[in-house]
Amino acid sequence: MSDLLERLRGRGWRMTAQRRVVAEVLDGEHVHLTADEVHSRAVAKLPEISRATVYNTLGELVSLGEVLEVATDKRAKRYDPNAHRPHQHLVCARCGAIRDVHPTGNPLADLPDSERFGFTVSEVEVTYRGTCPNCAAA
Amino acid sequence: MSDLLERLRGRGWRMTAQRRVVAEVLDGEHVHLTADEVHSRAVAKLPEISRATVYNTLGELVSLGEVLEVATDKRAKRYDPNAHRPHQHLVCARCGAIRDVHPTGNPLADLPDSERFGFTVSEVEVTYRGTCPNCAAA
DNA sequence: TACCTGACTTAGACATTGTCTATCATAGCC
DNA sequence: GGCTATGATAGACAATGTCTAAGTCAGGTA
Ligand SMILES: [Mn+2]
Ligand SMILES: [Mn+2]
Ligand SMILES: [Zn+2]
Ligand SMILES: [Zn+2]
Repeated sequence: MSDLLERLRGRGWRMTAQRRVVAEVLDGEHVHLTADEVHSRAVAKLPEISRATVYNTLGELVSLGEVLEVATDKRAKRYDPNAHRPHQHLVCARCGAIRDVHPTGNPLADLPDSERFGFTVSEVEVTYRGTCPNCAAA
Repeated sequence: MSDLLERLRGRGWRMTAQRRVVAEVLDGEHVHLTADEVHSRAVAKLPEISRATVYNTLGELVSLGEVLEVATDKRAKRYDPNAHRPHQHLVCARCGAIRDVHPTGNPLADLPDSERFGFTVSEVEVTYRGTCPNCAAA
């Protein structure tokens, strides 16, 4: 994620303690936090960071294509730092755990012309739902 | 949708003017309204119906499996009366128009075991995004 | 038909998530 | 070190959703 900060600095981003902290919080694999979760974790590292700044920073990262918004649950948006490798999501219906997954095949090919209603289709999002090993054991 | 009301009466549902109106509003194909949209249209038919009742009724219909919740946009949930024929959604990124679509093949088969992380996967949601003919023309 | 009762509806308070504005602080340039 | 535009902040506001206490009525009963 430090390369992210470099890229952004190259694009004229001012480097602030707040932005660094948000980037740190988003670092890792299978990370899909809500804005409030990002804020809580950011506060642990930089107590005075405000909600507005977290929202602003997340919005900028999304605009810049460095973070994805995903809507796997039907409540808050989640923010996904894995923006450079296309992937889909596998969600535990019980506990909400989310994993990045890479299905084979091209789901676009599964939508015949007769089902396109004249749309130009450019993108597909797939969400797999099920039960994670932890929840299955309990 | 009148068969719906019959089914529900059979399950012990009390038939009220409010529930009838919500069911009427949800009647049709490619219907994917937000709770507020359902409320507005319901008010046109029954001015005194409350927001709480619309939310309650939609929630009950979802619990009973008669209506689906879909999260095609990242804001309000949408309510889909097409609960008995499995289908996916095609969304116009510009105007938000939503069509029911029926892809060929089984998307579950595209998720290899190595990408399942020990989950028991039971369900797949697919959202196709693109531009509708109207928006493409404009 | 008239009544009774528990299920239903209502208004509005409250909660959660997200946006906006006015003001204050500071990163990065000179 | 000082300037200035960009960024951060608190808190008001907006949109969506949940809950509660009180009143209403659908449908069974006599
Ligand atoms: Mn992801
Ligand atoms: Mn649908
Ligand atoms: Zn789980
Ligand atoms: Zn359109």
